[in-house]
Amino acid sequence: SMLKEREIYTLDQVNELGASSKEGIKKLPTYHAILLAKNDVGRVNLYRLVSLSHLEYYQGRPRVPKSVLTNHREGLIVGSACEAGELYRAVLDGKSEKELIKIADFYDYLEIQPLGNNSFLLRSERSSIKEEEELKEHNRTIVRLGELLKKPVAATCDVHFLDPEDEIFRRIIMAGKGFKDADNQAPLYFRTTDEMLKEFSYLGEKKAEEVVITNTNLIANQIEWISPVRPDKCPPVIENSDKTLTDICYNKAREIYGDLLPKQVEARLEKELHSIISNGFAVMYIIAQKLVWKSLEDGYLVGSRGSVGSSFVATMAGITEVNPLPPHYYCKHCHYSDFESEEVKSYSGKAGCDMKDKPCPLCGEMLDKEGFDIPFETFLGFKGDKEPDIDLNFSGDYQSKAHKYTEVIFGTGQTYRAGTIGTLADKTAFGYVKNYFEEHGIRKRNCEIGRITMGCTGIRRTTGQHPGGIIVLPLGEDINSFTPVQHPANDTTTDIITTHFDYHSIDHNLLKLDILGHDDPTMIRMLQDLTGMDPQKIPLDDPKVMSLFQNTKALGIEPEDIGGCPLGALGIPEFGTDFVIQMLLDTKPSSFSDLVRISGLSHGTDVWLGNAQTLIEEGKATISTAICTRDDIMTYLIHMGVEDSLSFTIMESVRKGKGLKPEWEKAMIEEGVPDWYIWSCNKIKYMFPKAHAAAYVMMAWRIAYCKVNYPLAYYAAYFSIRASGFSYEIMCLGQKRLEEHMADYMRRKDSLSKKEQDTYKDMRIAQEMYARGFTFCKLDIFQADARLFQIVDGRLMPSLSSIEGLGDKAAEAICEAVKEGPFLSKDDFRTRTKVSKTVVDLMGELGLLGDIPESNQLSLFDFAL
DNA sequence: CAGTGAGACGGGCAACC
DNA sequence: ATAACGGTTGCCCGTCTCACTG
Repeated sequence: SMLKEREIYTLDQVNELGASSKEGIKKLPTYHAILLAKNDVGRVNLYRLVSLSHLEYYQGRPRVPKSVLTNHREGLIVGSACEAGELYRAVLDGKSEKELIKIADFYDYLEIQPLGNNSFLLRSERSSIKEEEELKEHNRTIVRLGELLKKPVAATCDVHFLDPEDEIFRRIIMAGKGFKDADNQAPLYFRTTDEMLKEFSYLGEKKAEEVVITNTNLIANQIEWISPVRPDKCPPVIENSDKTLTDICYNKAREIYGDLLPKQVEARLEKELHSIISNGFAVMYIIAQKLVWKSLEDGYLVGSRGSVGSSFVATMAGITEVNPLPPHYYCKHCHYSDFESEEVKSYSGKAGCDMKDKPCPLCGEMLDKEGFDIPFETFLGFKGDKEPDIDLNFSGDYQSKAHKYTEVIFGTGQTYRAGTIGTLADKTAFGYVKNYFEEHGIRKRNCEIGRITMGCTGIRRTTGQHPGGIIVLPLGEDINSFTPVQHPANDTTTDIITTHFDYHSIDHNLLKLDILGHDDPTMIRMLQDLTGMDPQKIPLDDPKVMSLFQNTKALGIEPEDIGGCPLGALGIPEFGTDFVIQMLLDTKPSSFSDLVRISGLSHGTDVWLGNAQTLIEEGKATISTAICTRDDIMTYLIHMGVEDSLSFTIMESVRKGKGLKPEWEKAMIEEGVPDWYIWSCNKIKYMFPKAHAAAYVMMAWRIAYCKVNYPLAYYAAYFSIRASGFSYEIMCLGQKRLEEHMADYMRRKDSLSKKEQDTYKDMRIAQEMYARGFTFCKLDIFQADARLFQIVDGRLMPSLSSIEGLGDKAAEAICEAVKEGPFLSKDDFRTRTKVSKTVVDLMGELGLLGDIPESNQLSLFDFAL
């Protein structure tokens, strides 16, 4: 009879259905159903069904065949849902009693809903219903079926919003998305018990009470108290991680510091390894180590981010370039080291690279200078119980390879991209609301617009991919016991699978690796290719590089040459914005260590303005005593006598912007912590760890070094990789043209679009390049690269994609077409490269196509003449 | 020859570190 | 000039072009 229902009468038809079953299934009619998980088995089955509905049977909406639902039905309660449910549809269609019974029999309980929910049927042309009485009759039919089959009938609301008047939010959002019938909103609000009793009074008082109160409770009482997520922590396992990590660290440490390790090195390693291993974090280190080593092997530096650079074990394992030991000298030839001299100690809390150059007193070779003096506890806490993060910055060009490599480490199918849920934020919501009322010719007061905007914000719009988060599923576990999975934005053409829940909901269960993309490693890779320099050998105490943060002299230009900008920091990552440049002017840094402090100060709200800056102005603090990184807080409090773990707790609270509890303030005051310090802690909204600041300044410094020493390579890399609003037409046709455009932008300063602001940023870099005496050469389509700028005879050859409207695809098509020989005409160019007519015309106007004729025919004609 | 649908492109927006 | 955290990935949507259709 199941086959009959699908109008299948012959074996051939059965086989046909079997052969293309998934496609066949997708063509079957679909109905709504309600699934309730009554226990943990049901919860996991529900997640399985959600996963299957998104990955296997998605068709406009997530769906599952009834047979699949049946296979995973254990622990679930299945309700017959609304008018879009199978049962109500069958009632509407006037199916026979026998058929209705068969359909209803599938469900665990039957649902009836308020008349208002279905009153659209009275207006619908496709429905034969004309009287409200008919709607009542349908509900009575369902009630009767329930009695007949002894299945509970429950009155439900199909709730889409809380209160009747909230209907406006749904109306506006649907209108904003282009639904024509947005103005016909059913009253899908949450009714009170009294409202429901009244609504269903036509069933009789007793029956109304049964469907509204008795049966709903009956169903609710079948459901155990369960959590939507698992409570347990499930870290992945890698055999022998503890020993591998220990060996890697000691081998590396002995290679650097000699077989007889300095006592500071040995003590730090021991302390950290004990904490890491006993808390089960060695696996995390090994994972990170494998990822970083792989990237390095493939030629891309990896930037460490977050607090991982607070760990010397991480340094020794190659996970971070930051060495968190106190400043020290060491000799890589004879393994002399100095951790304790007065001179070295005077750099305590600062940076080893700022110490003066010195030859080894034993062998005469130049000593290496290391150490940023960062406490390990920032990473793992005093008891090793802080849940640490692995954050790594890979080149954007390499990120996807790093993601794939996690499958090599953990096995195919054991890793998932963390999913995100994209919602309607206030900006777009405001647009929807304003638009809606304008289109309807309704005038509303601003406060009412604001109220409705607030009601529309936070609504789910789409799903997406986390910028770099990979979730690791330990072998032997089922992902559906943690979260369903899906494709991002339900894109059935991608093979990327994301978690259905956002990472935050399951971060206590599964390990997430943050394998992020970052431009610094890409910049460094390109600079390395162009110059042949070794980025890891760049000295961190070069005075010329330092001077970029003090004046413009190292660039050989004056501030007037670059629109009055008094420093050489434009285009240096995280140091090139007006805000940070102003901070550099205020703080006058003179060392690498100062830059690390400024890096801390220049991130986060209420860290500098209205906080450290004010304190420095008032003479209460200096750049060295103000709070610049989160580590400063813990180190200072411990120094003042506040107990270790309390100092840690306070640091964590402050850096997250949660401020101080009264009892903490009391403890701080008791130890003599000044008022201004407490005030400052209470203002901070977010704060870098010192390790992050140190790692970022190292990368910035390397790029700055190239800006001074390899200018063309620097500008080539900047324009290729970091420029987001570059325009050949605006920037490459000479300094004068550029500055005319800049003047025009300045006149419109307050009304620049986001895109124009980006372009202006790039214009300033180009202006600086011109001022330093460098120029662009004319773009030669036979020589230019699709996306990279090149150095050609001491000038910069722009990339093809620097032409506006000429995107990646077209640029690559040109590069391919060029290999096939010269172009006979503009038409020939257009057909061979698939560049659009508009862009070809623009290229013609810019003189980039030479003097080839419009079309081949013309050229033959010319030739014949 | 208007209509349509697919693809490229860029801009805006949201999530997140 | 103001006040200012900086920088990354990814999704949606409007616009434009172009090949194809009826």
